[in-house]
Amino acid sequence: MRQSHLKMGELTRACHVSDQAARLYERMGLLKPVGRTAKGYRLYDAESVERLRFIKQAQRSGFSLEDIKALLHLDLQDELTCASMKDLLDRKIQALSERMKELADMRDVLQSLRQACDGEPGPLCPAFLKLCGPQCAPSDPNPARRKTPFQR
Amino acid sequence: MRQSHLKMGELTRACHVSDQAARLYERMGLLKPVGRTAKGYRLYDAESVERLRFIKQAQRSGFSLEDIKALLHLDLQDELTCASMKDLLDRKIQALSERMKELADMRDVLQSLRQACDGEPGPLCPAFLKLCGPQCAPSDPNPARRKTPFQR
DNA sequence: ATGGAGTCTGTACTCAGATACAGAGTCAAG
DNA sequence: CTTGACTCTGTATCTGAGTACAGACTCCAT
Repeated sequence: MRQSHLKMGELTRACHVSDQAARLYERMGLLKPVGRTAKGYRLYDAESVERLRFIKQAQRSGFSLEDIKALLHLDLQDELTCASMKDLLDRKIQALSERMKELADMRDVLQSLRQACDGEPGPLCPAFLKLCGPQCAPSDPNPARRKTPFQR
Repeated sequence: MRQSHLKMGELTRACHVSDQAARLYERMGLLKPVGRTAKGYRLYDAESVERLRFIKQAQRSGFSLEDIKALLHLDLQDELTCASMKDLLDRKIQALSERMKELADMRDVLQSLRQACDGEPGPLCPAFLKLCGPQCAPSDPNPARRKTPFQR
């Protein structure tokens, strides 16, 4: 019986997650410890590490914790769950592709912006140049006061 | 003087954004109307539409409103702003690349999961199969009660 | 001229996700 | 044994982004 169990701190350090976040995920049903010590300390294993890392990655990919929970609870045996999950998955895969496209576009914008910073008057995406026009700065909090003025 | 100005509703419908979200962005300094009517109604133009769309896209790409504000306020004339912005941009471009990689990974995972749903025992990403192990379900809220039990 | 749609400001609320903290028990190195 | 680092539960608070709503004013088509 190899003693490969981790305690809270070991798990969370391995995943760059706070203890309380891990407990939060547990309360939400995303990550259950494999057991408890006699004194009530949570015990985890290597799979927990993978699972927690997956949770964080999915989150960064734009999934909500509820989405992730559904993913993790997917029961391949259950026809019904599977059917509704297929829909969800199709939508998510679609959304993912769109976001990848947007990310690529955004990276391009940032890259030309970055070059503009270096002084190269180069081919700064013209759409963005316009964006850097005059309409910035927090707007005057009292543009045309209402209540009192608001000329009749 | 072409009358190409938009009012709030026209702008926000064109960008699929609520009026109040647009006002929120204004308060935060991301989107200033080009002017006001005599009665205080905000006026926008085509550039505003581009700008607002950019804000939404950047948001979907994982930027916070504060980040976006910094991007939009970038002053190419100002050496100092430019210098610190270069750092920011480099970091953001880097982060973007990483997120694109993660998104691609996630899409692959979802795709094999999707196929597993279709019954194909096929090459379901083994890492994920493990994730679908036993440690799901909201954990027992009272695993080793404290205060009272928590033996001696 | 009137009534419904649009707009204004200001304030309060929601929601997800995360953090902070208090008070109590536990573990292990010196 | 004691002490400092961990861990436990429960509750409260924070943040970022957005929504809801009330009360007032405006616009415009009939």
